[in-house]
Amino acid sequence: MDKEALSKSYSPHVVEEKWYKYWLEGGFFEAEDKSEKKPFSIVIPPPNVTGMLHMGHALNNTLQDIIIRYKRMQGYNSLWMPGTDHAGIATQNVVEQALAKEGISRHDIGREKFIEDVWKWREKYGGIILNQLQKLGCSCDWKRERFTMDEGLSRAVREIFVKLYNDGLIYQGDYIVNWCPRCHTAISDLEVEYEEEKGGLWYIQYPYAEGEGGIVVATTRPETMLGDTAVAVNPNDERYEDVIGKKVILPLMNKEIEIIADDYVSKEFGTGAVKITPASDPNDFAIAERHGLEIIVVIDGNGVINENGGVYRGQDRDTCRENVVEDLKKGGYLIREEPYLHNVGRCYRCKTIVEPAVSKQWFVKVKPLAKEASAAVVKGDTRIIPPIWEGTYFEWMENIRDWCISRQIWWGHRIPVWYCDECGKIIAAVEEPQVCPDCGGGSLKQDEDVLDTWFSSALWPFSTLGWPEKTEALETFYPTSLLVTGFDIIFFWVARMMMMGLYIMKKVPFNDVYLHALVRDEEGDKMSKSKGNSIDPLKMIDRYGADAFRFTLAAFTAQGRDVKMSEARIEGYQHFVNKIWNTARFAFMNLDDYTEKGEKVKDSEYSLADRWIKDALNRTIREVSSSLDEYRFNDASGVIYQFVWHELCDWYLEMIKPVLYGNNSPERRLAAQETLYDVFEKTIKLLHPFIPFVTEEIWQKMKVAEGTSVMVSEFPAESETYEDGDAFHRVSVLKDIIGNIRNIRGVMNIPPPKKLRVLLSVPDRELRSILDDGREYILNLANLQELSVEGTVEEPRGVATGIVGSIKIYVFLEGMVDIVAERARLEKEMKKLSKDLVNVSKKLNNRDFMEKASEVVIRKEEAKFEELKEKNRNLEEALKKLQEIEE
RNA sequence: GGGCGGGUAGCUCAGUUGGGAGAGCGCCACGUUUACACCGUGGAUGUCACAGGUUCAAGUCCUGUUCCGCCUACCA
Repeated sequence: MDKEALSKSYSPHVVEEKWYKYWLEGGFFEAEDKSEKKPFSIVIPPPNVTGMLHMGHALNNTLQDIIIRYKRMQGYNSLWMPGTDHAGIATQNVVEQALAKEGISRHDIGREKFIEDVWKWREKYGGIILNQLQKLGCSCDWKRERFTMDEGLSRAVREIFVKLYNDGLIYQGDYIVNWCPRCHTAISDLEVEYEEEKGGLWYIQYPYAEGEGGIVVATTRPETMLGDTAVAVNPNDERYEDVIGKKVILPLMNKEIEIIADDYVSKEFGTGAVKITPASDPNDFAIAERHGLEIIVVIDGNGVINENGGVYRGQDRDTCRENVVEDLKKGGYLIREEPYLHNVGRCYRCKTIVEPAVSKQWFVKVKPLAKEASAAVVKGDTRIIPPIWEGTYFEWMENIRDWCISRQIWWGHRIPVWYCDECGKIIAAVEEPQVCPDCGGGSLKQDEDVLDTWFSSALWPFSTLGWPEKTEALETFYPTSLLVTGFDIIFFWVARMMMMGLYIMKKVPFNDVYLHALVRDEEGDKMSKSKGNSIDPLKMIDRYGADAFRFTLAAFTAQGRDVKMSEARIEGYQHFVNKIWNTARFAFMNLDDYTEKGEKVKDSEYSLADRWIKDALNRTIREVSSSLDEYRFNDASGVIYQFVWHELCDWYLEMIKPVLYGNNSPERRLAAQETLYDVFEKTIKLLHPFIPFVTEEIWQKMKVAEGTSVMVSEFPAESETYEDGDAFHRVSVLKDIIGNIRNIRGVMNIPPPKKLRVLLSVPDRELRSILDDGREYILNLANLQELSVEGTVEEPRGVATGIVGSIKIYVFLEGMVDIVAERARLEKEMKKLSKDLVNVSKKLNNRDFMEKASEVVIRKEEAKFEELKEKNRNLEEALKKLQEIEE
């Protein structure tokens, strides 16, 4: 035991840094590629290299760390694989912005130089978030850190692209995709966020080419009419029966387009006639394909009208809309304009309105992959926890659409496809080909596009372990045991890892997926920079310590519910950490002269308190373990909080103080010391996964072993030798009695320092012996000067009465009886009791209940009834006595 | 439009197979007793959203209503 005195309160700063360094240097985070021990592995959801630690990361990584520390202590060969994601668009944006400050655009310096700059940027700032994870205490195996753009992982990307291509699961083509005019790239369907926004609905008349009148269409995007190539109506719409096949004049453009019929058009909406702009709307594009319509692109990659837009050329889409509306008005084509609420899709990264646009892109045919991924969850190869998310997963897998994987940016994995200048051959290859395999031509150009970042993330569980090499790590740790991530990336990431894992490895990427909720502010709003309601985890760690912060996150992580975070809650758990610290102080002060290797304590020397706390600890161990096994983080933290504060501190320490302080029984003192040491050390171990720093600090001071760490010590296992139902029963009786006396003291306003005299009337022999044996505890914890335990006795005069079952407690008040207060107290208790009594007797008098309820329940009710009746009798008696005094 | 989750103490939330409504924080009173005032002891607090139903028994199961949140969807 360390003799140096501990300060009165725990200060995290020095401690955290010290132990993290110790763990790193000691190699305690490192897993073994090959081991006798059973493997357990988690791959980190790789944060963006541009990322800064936010609450979502904090929650996600705290949960992973809790599990990995728990498993490591349980003796698993535990790997937590760390790394980062190259985050194509986001990272490119950041570096472009930095260049912009110097007035340079990426086009000024060219692709090669630009990518060089990104790598330099990454060298400089890319590690920030990983350092921040270390502040949180994350026990990742840092020596294995991976980056999605590493050579090995890039190789994996190319291999898989080529395999998919050769298997016919990747194709290229001109299709309408979501285009972000600001990021200047295509994005996948998932990367578009739809939000209802106020807009307008414009009714425009397209005059018939021949004859009078025209057809009126309704649109939310009048500017796209420049690219209209048809007007569509429903084939069953009588209103338009006659006009199908007729030509109309496209206003402003003065060209003829045809009225066609298609089932897609709804008769009910608007006028029942739709303008068709194949290049700017996915539905229109589909119609165009069905009807062989011309596709005219009028909006370019920057969201600006191109040469096909006539006089509107060069105007951005918003300006163009204003002008088009104005001109339609002038020309008498605009029939009506009304405000309209509709869904607007925005780029999830930059919030720019997405422009559906036709362009040549690469796609993955995901249907066959999705089928396998779905089946694996049905079979139970992968468990989704909580299971509520299974439905979401299945539904998406069933309705999945092809995945657009090409991006028109520079930062990322360049698509491993080359085009032969001479014969036009398309070559997909892992390594750059020198000559065209068809014509032998040497002039090959690589595709300019890069892959969606999620393409490489989808490979993460095996690419980080060395695939395509057959590494030992891959052999040992794949499939990984657990994935912990937010439900918001089920589709982006979880689903795609499932598909790729099964496709490449023929095995699921992880056995369990634990999906946690989002961290919100105390109002329940999503935290965001723009709202300014985000809490900075690093500030919280700085203010309250990483441990308090982590414990708070764990305590609020109930399955399937969002975590509402507020600083006050973290502060609350800081108190808990401090409580543990002070428990340690207490222990150290009283274990000065104790060494674990001292003489063996005889079983008979263990006090009731010793036996009881071991039983309580045993229950706690069981519950913490089973909760963690089921990822019930709030239950696990709640159970342990309850144990530390309300069993260990409130009761056990108080019970053993007289033994520790007094000198009259060295044997019992030693027994208490041994128990305290043992129980406290196990408690520290139980707590370690949640609050690693303070537990290490304390554990090291306990000098359990040199040169090692609590993080690789053995996690406590429940043990039959600690089970003690008798001690549990005895202490609950004592607690009831002590609680009742304290209640009398409190309610009757007796000053705490005043020592009381108490007489217990205990008709039951067994209880009498329990109370007799436990008299020292009652004397100390209820602060009594005298305690008599008798059989049935007559109620003395001048007492306050407490009833616990059949036991009557008489507290001598020696003339201080406040009759009014005592009567009020007793009557209140009567009232509460009679309510219960009525309920129970109702049940027992109900024939149906007696016939239909289970035996156990009936017996329980009967016992309850007896107990209540007795208590009621006793209360009545006490009230009668009070009456006598009054008279 | 479809789907999912939620409504329990002042606040944040637990409540696993139906069988005596809970915790933390906050609040009130008393108290510095040699680990801790980041503490101790005691106390107060509920139409378990609403309406039906099943059942001997419903916070828990079923139906409907309502409010909030989220996901998803090609109706211009």
